[in-house]
Amino acid sequence: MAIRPTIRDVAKAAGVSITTVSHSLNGKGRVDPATRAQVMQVVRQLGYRANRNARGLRSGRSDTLGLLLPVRADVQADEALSLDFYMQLATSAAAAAFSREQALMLLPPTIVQTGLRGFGIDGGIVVDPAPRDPRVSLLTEHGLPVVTIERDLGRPDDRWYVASETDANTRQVLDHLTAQGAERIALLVPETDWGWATETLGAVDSWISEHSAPRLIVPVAMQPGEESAFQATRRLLDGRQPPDAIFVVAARFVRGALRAAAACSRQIPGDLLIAAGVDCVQAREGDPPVTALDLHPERQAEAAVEMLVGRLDGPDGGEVEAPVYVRATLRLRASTGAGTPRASA
Amino acid sequence: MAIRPTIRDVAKAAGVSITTVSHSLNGKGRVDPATRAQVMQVVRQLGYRANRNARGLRSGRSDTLGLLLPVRADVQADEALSLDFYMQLATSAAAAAFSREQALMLLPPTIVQTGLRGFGIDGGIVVDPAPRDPRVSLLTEHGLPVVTIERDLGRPDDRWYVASETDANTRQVLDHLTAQGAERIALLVPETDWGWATETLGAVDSWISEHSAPRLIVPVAMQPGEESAFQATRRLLDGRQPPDAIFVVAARFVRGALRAAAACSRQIPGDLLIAAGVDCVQAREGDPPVTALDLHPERQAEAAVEMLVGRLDGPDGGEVEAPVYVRATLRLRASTGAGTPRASA
DNA sequence: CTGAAAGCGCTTACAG
DNA sequence: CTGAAAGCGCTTACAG
Repeated sequence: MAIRPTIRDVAKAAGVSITTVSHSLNGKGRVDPATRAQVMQVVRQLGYRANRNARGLRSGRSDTLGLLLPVRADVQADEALSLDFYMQLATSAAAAAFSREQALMLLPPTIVQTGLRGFGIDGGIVVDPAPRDPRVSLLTEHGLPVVTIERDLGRPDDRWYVASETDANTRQVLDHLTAQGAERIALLVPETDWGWATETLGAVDSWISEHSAPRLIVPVAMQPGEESAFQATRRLLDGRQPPDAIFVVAARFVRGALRAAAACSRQIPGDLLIAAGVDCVQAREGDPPVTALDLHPERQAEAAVEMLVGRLDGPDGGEVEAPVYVRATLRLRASTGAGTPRASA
Repeated sequence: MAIRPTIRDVAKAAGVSITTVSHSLNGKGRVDPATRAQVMQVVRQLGYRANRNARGLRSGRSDTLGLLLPVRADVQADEALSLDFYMQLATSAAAAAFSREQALMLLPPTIVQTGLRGFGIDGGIVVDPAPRDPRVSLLTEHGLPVVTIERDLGRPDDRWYVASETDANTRQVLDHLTAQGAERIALLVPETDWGWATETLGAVDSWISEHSAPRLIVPVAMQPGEESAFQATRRLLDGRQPPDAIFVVAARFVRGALRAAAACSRQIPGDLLIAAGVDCVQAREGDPPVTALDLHPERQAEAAVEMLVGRLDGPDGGEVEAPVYVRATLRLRASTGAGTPRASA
């Protein structure tokens, strides 16, 4: 492990001043193209990388982005969406950031209490905000730009977000269920105020009135475990006019719904169709596998990083596209009679 | 958002030099306790936090830890362990780091190709290393200390790791299955060279010879999906002397094993017991829920952060305990006839 | 087009 | 016990 070359080493080797090296590297000022080429050659040769601390100290930028997931320290109690969804989001965000020479810092949820401390980040990505999410406030109060993944409905004027096309996505699910023969679709929606859940509810309501369909909407507590969804589904199926399809919005409702269907002797998809609002382990590996919306966390992460970096670079983010909507893909599976044939079937 | 106070502001307000402020803050040099108290008072008042870039530039430390998960960019293809396990690990690591005034940087797996660039980290945590894992090499070549979670079996002399007590954990599973009546326990082990998988295999082998038990060990390909585990289990159950219990090591084998059991008309736990080597969504929400080893990712993360920070602080980590072993907890569930009664049962 | 110099906010010998 | 000063490696006016 050789000691890392500094800008001074590059300057010396290239026979220029450190100013010229800096300018060549950053495209500031005017540099003779030939000189620049020569400098870059040396840079490559020496494997030079600017010291991030030095750069940050001088320029005030750290080239580091913060990621704030809605995952609590006590993870078990809080799997609103499935953790695998967030893991995919985080991994993709890290990759996207790195391809733009940015680092990605994972900020623990406790940061809202402890404060941002001296953590040098240039901006943050807040995932699944509640209305007027305190994580957003925290960053904003420090003058840091924020991009949210899904909207913060408490900040209706904010345009810096990446969101699912919830309306279109939801309609796609409902239309699919209808095409598969469903006439009474029930919705199991989590009792949270997250934008995404609220928007889904709104989309379902619109669809219902447009289609003069029965309104079977059941708010389900986001308790740990699957019991609440199980009970809710069971109540539906034992009711007088039971649904013939269920759209479960949260990952953790999938299993409860499947279990309740079995308990009530419903064949899936014969007697009952089931679809999920987020693709997740529970849906992919359900019994039967459950049709679900792949929200494309990898694209959401990529778009959020791009938006944030664009905002950071441009003066007030003039040319950055915002908001950005990501269309989901409906993964068709056996639970709606539309999956690929099963090897074991 | 007021402009951030600098050490100079603190010094002025406290009526001392910046040297004294720095010393008070870092416990270096000797400072009159009264002076120090006075300084700290001002620090609190002003909400002063040292600028990380400045500190890092001067001291060469960034107070930032890198986390390298074994998750590829194309996540779907690579769920060796379940992603929710890694998400929990990452979240806990972030929290543990922050409580020690460290930041946690999520390093994308591609970093092995792109190189560490100028990313200022003081050390790294590598999760589930393969023998002579290139992620470990990358960091080591840069002179950075590494702590692995689970061992790198290609570096037998390395003591800087946090590992599961795989031998004890495995025996606990096998003993439990035996206590529940199993006489022919099969092992579905992933075809990887990860230390953890290798150690599990070794533990099972020891147990088998100690108990003169039949050796039913099936290496299963780590392909995406559950098909390989399904086929392997089916072959076992259709065989001449089928097992009466199956220990599936990887999260992704859980569902395949359950499905195969159903396909072969085995009641669980009546005809067949199933236990998993890692607690995960698939086990918790299996049908029936599957007894599994909770490896305590939160403790592993905490221990790894502590070890790494200790190594960074102490001269060559003199007083840091290493290695550290984390004992798993066997979560008893219905799949081994030992779970809590099910509400739906 | 190029470079000498100031300075970002700290830490750390060093002198008192 | 305390402080003046050097300097970490950059970027950025500024002068030429």
